[in-house]
Amino acid sequence: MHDHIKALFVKHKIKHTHARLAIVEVLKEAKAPLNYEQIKAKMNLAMDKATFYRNIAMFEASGMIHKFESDDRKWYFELSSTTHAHFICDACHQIKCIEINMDTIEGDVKSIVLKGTCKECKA
Amino acid sequence: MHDHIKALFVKHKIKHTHARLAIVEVLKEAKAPLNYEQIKAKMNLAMDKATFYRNIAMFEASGMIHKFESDDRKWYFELSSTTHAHFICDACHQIKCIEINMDTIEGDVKSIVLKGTCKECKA
DNA sequence: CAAAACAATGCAACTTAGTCGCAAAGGAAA
DNA sequence: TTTCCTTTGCGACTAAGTTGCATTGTTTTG
Repeated sequence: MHDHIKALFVKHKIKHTHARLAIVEVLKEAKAPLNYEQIKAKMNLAMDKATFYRNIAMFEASGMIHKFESDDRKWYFELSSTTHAHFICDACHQIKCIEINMDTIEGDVKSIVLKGTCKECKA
Repeated sequence: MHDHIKALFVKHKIKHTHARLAIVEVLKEAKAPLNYEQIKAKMNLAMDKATFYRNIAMFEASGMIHKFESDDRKWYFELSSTTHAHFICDACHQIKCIEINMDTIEGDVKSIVLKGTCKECKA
């Protein structure tokens, strides 16, 4: 069950603690980027927010996760392995995963965030 | 000189005050999205930050400008008329304007932000 | 095993971009 | 001028995220 997660820790040279496992378990199951509140609600273990953010910072420094800010002044996190473009709808506030053609983009892209009104809300 | 700016105010049904003119003048000349600090430094008129943000909120509600958050927990603003995709480099922290093929994207896109390492920093 | 050395955690205090309430100032209408 | 509405400045406030520090947990070493 945790094999994939343990492999992630090994790959990024991060020691696995209960707190770190709990965070990554949630991120692994997530269908879209999540913020602190959302992750906290889904974790099977309570931890201080300082612990959470310190571990998140470590994950990010190692390249294991990516983060971005939505328009609500909150950080959203996701595993790097599932990185793709996101569409944040200013009407329904949902974060949706989308496909984008990035063939023409120069540089090393780590995250893409589009904002606007989604198909459903626009209709 | 201010004809274009005045037209913008008329178009979006916003009364023009000294404060509003000063903000939009800076945005009109900007080559990339700017945050409060940057706009404040370029304005020819001092104003309270509450005034600034209230006017910005009004501009945004009218569709005159767009805003997004970078990774520095600050809002960046630009005129809607000059909206295009931006690349925020995690190494040099510059915001660069880029072209993107959005033909396949459904919905009404208002802003696109890519993050990663730019061509120059990657090299 | 014991003890030193280091890493992870919890708690509370702190930081700071942005927001809000309210009173004063400005400006249009009558 | 008086009334009414809008805009502004000031200061207090908010809240996500950060930091310092003491405590606990976990390796390393003698």
